[in-house]
Amino acid sequence: MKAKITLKDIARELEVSISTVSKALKNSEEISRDTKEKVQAFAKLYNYKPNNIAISLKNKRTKNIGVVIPDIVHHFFTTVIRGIEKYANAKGYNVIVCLSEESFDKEVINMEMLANGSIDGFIMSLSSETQQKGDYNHLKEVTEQGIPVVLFDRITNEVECDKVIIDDALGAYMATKKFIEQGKTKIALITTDDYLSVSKARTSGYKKALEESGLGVQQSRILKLPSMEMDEQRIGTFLESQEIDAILCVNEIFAVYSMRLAQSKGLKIPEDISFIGFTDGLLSKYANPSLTVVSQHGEKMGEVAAKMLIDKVESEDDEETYQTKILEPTLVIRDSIFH
Amino acid sequence: MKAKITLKDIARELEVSISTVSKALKNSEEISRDTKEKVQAFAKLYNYKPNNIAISLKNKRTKNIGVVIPDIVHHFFTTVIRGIEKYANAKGYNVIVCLSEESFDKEVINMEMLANGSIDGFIMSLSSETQQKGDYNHLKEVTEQGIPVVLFDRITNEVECDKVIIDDALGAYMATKKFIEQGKTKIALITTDDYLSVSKARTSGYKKALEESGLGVQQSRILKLPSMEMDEQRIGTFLESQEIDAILCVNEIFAVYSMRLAQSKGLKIPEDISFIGFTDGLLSKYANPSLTVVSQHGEKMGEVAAKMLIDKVESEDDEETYQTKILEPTLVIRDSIFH
DNA sequence: TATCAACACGAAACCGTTTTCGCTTAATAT
DNA sequence: ATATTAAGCGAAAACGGTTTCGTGTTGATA
Repeated sequence: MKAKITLKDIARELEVSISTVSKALKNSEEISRDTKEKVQAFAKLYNYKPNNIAISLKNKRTKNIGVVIPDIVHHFFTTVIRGIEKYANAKGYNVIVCLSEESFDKEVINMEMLANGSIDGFIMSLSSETQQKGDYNHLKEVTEQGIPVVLFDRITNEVECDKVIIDDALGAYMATKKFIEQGKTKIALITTDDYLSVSKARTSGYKKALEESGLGVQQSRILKLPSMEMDEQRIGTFLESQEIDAILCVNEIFAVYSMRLAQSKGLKIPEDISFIGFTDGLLSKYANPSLTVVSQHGEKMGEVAAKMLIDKVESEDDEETYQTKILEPTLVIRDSIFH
Repeated sequence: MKAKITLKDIARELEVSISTVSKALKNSEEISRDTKEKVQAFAKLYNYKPNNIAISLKNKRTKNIGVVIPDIVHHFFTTVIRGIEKYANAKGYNVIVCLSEESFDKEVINMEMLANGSIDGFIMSLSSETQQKGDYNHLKEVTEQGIPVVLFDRITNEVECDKVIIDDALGAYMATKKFIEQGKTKIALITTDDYLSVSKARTSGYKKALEESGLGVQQSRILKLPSMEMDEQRIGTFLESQEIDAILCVNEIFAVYSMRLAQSKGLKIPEDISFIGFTDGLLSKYANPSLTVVSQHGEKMGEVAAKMLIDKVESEDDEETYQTKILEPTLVIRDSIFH
């Protein structure tokens, strides 16, 4: 086992000072050609690499960014991470991933762990518990310490920081309009409880499209499901009790699950009933029929978030100006609607 | 913006030495009750938290573990990460995730970045390019430096380190046996190219089951697909050219995609043709019919890998004994076969 | 021959901790 | 009264780098 070599080792071996070695490796003008060559050759031979920790301590910069998300077994978050990784890596940053598992406490603990020097900034999406509680003190503390934060997707207005979202309302609006264009009039919405910022936005876009088209909103056509667990009973009765010819779902799973239920009741898709979901994941692509979705461009979102964060981290002046980038969603047309 | 407070700040303010503050905060016997109380009160008031980087430098321990995987937009890897995160977090470790994107070079670069002090050990699954090349020098260098490595799922025998895999051969064997039990005799396999260690193992399990049952292996019933991209043409002709009554697929996507193709050709599942895939992801659960799969227990695998790594990191003696843990796969029975 | 740059390098401070060791001071034992 | 001990604290080294500021040597110039 050959341990890592340090500047001190090189200095001792070559009988020069540590400072000389450090400068020689940086190709400083101060050091003679001779010495530089000797040092560099030696360093290369023994595969010297500076210790990241020591440099971090000196520079007060870790080149790590902390990503805190509610769940990783989730296509959207996973694509966002990929986008972040891609941009961050290109800029020489590493990504520390922490999972809040939708828990407020875990979110707080994770942030505290990372905020003590481990990272240069945060990219995060709020846990549902946090959004429900409306307690953002952990975020405020971090920003007050001068640690930049970029919030994405599940955000809040109560924290002053950069933000990236897609226009969820627009996405739902586009989808609903699409149904209407295709002659659907009894359009339902399957969503989650309102405390999730995205669900709220999507519901509003859905309503706006209906009202604009003179169809009007019927509360009975809006089904709120508590969690990610499917409730065959409730969806089943929902499908039967209402005369519905199209359903917008706030996620893939709701959509695919409802499609199967509809099919099992003898309904044909998209003739009898059309479906559009959110999140362009594997499920939509390989569903039968394949599912039309509002794509959230997770990877793009990740890249944008990473860029915003790194720009802030690397900017000299700490002007306190924050921006919110709103990405446009796209409709990915597949077989669950006419085309 | 209130910056983080340091030991030095506390020492200056309280007119004691840095050492005294440090000891007082650790409740050292050396320090008087009085001083300890004063220091601790002050520290709490100003929310003092030790700087992780400084501690890392001192202890030569970062409490970070590096996870290098080929892809994150992939259910299996994602569950493994969750398992790692869970265990690591409970032990006070953070997880740095790096994506090789199936590229050898990226894998190397990522490891080099992290190996210079950023992490205490690696958990990784090899990129396909690495397995194809058979070049494991980057792994060997890291282990020679005394950095512990745990390989999972996509492993190699050429590196001496801890490993965790599921018994892929057994999984395929169990699945194939299941087909046979149910009276299927013309059992096909859809797999990827052989260089992936897991594909090889699965193929061997499939063959073993056939031979054991006296059915014999027919090469024409083994379809090798190059990448993750579906090839409708090839799968289509494969389905038609062979008389097949069951297909084992080495992943979910192959299985779900083939099921749809089979259905579109008028075949009924599972009566005419049965399917079993690998990976118990969303796709299998929500497919129509739902897909029977060999579950790889990704989360468990992650936990086991994290435990192995952290045990090694924290063990005093560096005995060079390595173990390979083999997890048992489980058949998750769903509607794509009889039951 | 005295002066002065330029050159090449080293000493030391610093980043924020931990930890060993030594120094005072006062209390106890002899 | 003197020696011994313990309590309470501080100085300093160490982790591995970077960087500022000297400093000694050299050769050229006045």
